[in-house]
Amino acid sequence: MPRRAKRACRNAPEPDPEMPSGKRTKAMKTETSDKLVVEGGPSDSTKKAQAAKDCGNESSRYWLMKSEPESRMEKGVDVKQFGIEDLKAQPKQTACWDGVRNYQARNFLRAMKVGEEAFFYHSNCKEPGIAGLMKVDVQFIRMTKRFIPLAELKVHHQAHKASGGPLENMALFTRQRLSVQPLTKGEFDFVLSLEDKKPS
DNA sequence: GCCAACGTTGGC
DNA sequence: GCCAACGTTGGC
Repeated sequence: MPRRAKRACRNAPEPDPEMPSGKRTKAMKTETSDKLVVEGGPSDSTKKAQAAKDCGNESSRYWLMKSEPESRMEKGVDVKQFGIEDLKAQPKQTACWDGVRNYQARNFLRAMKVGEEAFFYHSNCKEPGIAGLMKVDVQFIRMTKRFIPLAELKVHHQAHKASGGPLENMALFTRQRLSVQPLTKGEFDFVLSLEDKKPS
């Protein structure tokens, strides 16, 4: 089974209800049309509410989205992956985010609102970590001032877990395999504050 | 490449 | 609905 989890596809959705590319890898079960494009459109409502409930708070304004920046060989096939540089290189620096199969991750995708900010996280690579910022649509905003490695985040997470702090419940560690995850403002701000600090 | 964590599937 | 087998994620 060709896996293309968590990554964006080249080519932006942008404004219009572009219907065509229903190119999901494979529908799960009997799920019919799930378009995983994160795009504008105040359309769906109930699912949004559901997803909002999932993240515990009506509006989580910040997100972390994982994608694999390095291509890999999988079963003899070169599986193209998608890193932040690829996003940056897109027309309008915008891409659609497909390949997410986990239902919870998909609910989060649906709960997103255009314009909300998300970290672009590089996973399954030499150095996993946060590489940049984007806004839901999904458009490149900027690279982080420096790459923020998973290892560094983990150190903070451990410390905060022990004695309190913004990263104590960060989903990156508590929900290990979730490829699209919400961040609280506290988490988001703390991670951003690391940009200006020396790598630890 | 290894393998732990954990999500999904399907028999019962 | 339980749970064992299986598949995937993703750090190391």
